[in-house]
Amino acid sequence: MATAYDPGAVEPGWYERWEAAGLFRADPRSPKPRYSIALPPPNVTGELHMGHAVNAALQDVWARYRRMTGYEVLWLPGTDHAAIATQNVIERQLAEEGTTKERIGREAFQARVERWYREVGQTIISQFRELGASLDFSRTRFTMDRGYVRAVRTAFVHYYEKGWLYRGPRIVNWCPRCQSAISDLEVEWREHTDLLYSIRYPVVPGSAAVSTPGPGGGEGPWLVIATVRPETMLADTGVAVHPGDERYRHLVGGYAVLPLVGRRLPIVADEAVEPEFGTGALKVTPGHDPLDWEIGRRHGLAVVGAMHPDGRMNVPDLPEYDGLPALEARERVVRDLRAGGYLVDARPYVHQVGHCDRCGTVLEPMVSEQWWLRMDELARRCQEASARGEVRWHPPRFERTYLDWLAGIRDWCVSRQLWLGHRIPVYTCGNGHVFASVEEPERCPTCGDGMLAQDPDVLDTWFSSALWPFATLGWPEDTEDLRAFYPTSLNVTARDIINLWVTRMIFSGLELMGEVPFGDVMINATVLAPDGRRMSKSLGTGVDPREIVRRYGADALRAWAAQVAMSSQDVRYDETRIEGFRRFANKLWNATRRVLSDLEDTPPSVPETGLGLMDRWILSRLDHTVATVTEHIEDFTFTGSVSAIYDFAWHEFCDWYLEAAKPRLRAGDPAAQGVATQVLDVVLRLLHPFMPFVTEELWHRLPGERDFLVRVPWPRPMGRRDPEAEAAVGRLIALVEEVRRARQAAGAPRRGGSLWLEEPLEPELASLAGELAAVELVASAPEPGIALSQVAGRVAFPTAGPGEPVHRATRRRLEQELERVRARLANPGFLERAPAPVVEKERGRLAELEAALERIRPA
RNA sequence: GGGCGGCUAGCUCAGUCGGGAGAGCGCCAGCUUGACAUGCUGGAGGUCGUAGGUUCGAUCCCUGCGCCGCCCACCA
Repeated sequence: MATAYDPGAVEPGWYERWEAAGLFRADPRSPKPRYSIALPPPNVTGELHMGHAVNAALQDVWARYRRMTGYEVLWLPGTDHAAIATQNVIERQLAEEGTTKERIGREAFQARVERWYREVGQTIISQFRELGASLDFSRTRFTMDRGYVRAVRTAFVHYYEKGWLYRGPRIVNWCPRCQSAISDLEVEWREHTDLLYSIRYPVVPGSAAVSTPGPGGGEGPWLVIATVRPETMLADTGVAVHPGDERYRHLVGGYAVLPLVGRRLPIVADEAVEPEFGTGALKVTPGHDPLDWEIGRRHGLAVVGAMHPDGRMNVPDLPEYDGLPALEARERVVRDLRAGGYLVDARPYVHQVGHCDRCGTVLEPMVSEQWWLRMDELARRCQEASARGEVRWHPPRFERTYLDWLAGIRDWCVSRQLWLGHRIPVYTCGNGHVFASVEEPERCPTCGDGMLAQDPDVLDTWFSSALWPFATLGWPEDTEDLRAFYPTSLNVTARDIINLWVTRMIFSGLELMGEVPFGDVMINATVLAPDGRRMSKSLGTGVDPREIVRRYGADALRAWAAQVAMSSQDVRYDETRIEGFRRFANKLWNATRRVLSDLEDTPPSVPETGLGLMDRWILSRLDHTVATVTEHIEDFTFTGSVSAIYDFAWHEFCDWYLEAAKPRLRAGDPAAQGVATQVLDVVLRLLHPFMPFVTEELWHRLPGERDFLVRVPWPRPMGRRDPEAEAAVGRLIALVEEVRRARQAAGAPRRGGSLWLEEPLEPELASLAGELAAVELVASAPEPGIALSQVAGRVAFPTAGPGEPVHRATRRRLEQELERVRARLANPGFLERAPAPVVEKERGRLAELEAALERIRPA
């Protein structure tokens, strides 16, 4: 074995062997209990980033752990076509080449997309292999493959026939650049500082029941409204005030006149108006504002659309503004208002402006014909499933993210006006019959007409993603996989797509499969750049997981991910911690090397008799570690699992057991060899879900026949807990550490010196203490020597100063502690109310501290 | 505007019955120790954001406040 572990030389070979052995291929006919995970399909927009790596590492812990605990595991991979995101990527590429999708046409565009899907899809899969993800690539799915298309169409038709999918003109979030509607969840709100304009709208005299001059604080018969988007006033069809607002009550039912346009605007009263905001009067633009749309609907106001899909003004009757981009139109409107004396005020105003989360363009609320999915019943099903406890969230607080969103949910706009995606399976025949069809229809089912036109829109990507846990298993066909592996067991997701994706999978599963799609949801923390900013390619803060794998190994990356990814806060990318796990892999490598160097070919076992205290101690600690690691996996708190193995393997096994057992190992002592091998055996199994490569490598180097680790049973405690051995070795460690401390403080050389113990330790521990502390045990107190505090005894070094300076720090520490303990025991409340064991413990500490201080009391 | 999370050593983070504050990295000092210098030994370093409250006892429970971050939200 080489003296250093080289992950780059070891990892790739193992993945090939695993795949060749079919370890990750799930068998639906297996008699074992099932455990399944549908990998969140990465968007085919680029390569995997750290978020994917962390996400995959967590799933792989479960996948491997469940295999080792006797389950038939399916971890199913795939990719998502990500219609709007991918289209934007290709559009950017075309722009760099100086062309556009319109110029090259649909066919050439489609060809480019196909090529892109192939290339990126391959890269993504190879990246998962590098990470060691135990995915069943024989079942790899894509949200646009043939079977998946059928699933999407089936789901659509199902909702359509229930009457839950409807089409209609509604106000939507419109992206003028993508030229598509997007859903509420795809709106990214950003803070803007704009000007808030106050504008006079003259009131038509005598139009209201009672007319008095001067509403809005001015002297004329007018209202003053406030807006940050003056250009939209060209589409105003009303003015609204709050019904309880005394200032305006007399005007309700009357009319105002729209400046620059001249249209008569009904003045209506509506609860939605905030009387406190501005002057309390609101211009109503149902065609370009969601709130106004609602108000307009309630009062039967006209809807005027004043914008083209590309964001330019569409006001043919007002040629001075027609065709202008919105911002230019705004300037001109403001100029004209000012010139006409309508502009009262313009002041800076900070507010939230919606942007397209895919391309960043400012959204324009606009009225258009879209497909909507009714959410009331679907939301109710989710809430009921939650109430029944069918989905368990980890950490639990995220359940509220989902329930809160459902509580206020509105219908889902599922249509998009893109070139990419699943076409909506709705057709209109020459006679105007409209129908939905799972199969590509030949003719109209009503009249037999063959002139069919399919709806030009495509579906929101999330509509297809929502079917992922069952569409990937073959739904709508009744497949063996579907029966064996649905519902899946676990979904691991970053929290930013809880509602976009997780929620929608839950209601889709409930509605289409009759069961929740997974029992557990694990939300992993977001990885931030070292400076706390988001990791993103465009900011230059991204980190390529392949680079990390190259430098530290996939194991190191994964162990770090498992240790931090369930953190309650976002975690900053910290390379020093990843490097720490690379060193840990190297430590294991060398510990194994050490143990193996003295072994014969036959595997040693732990003998029934002849175990020393150190053997009993490490086996006891091992049992404890097995229990801890297992509990923390089951609790979704991987931090605890990783730390427990790390601490045990490095600090208990390597630092103390191996150091102490070296002479026995060299001498071929069967107990030491059996115990050391047994510890390695168990540690490698415990660590395998977290660090699969190095553990597999070392496992196969242990003597005896070794199957692949995922086929080896997960360790169970062996009933070796041994409080007596733990206490004895605890005393040994304290003693050795104190002698070392004294040596260093006394400025003595590294080795040599005499140790005398007044109350002897167990003989084997006493001689060990001598070896580990590099001193000779002597039968009488060395003079002058340094008194020890942990045990009654003295130590002397060949060239050492007096003991007194050595004790100063120790004494100070002990005295501080003693003072605290004394104060506590002097408190009557403590003695009366604290539980007896706690009081006893304090009394014990008092005695210990006093004894320790007495031992090092200056003469 | 509502909600959630965070504030613990120089840095990144653990700390899940309230009872002696931890790790990794960094720092200081010393080690060619028969597995490992990707190592070994020893050490320094924290009034656990802040002000109150509950309690015999609070990093932990409650309340207020201050920053930082995220999510939701139809005040134009």
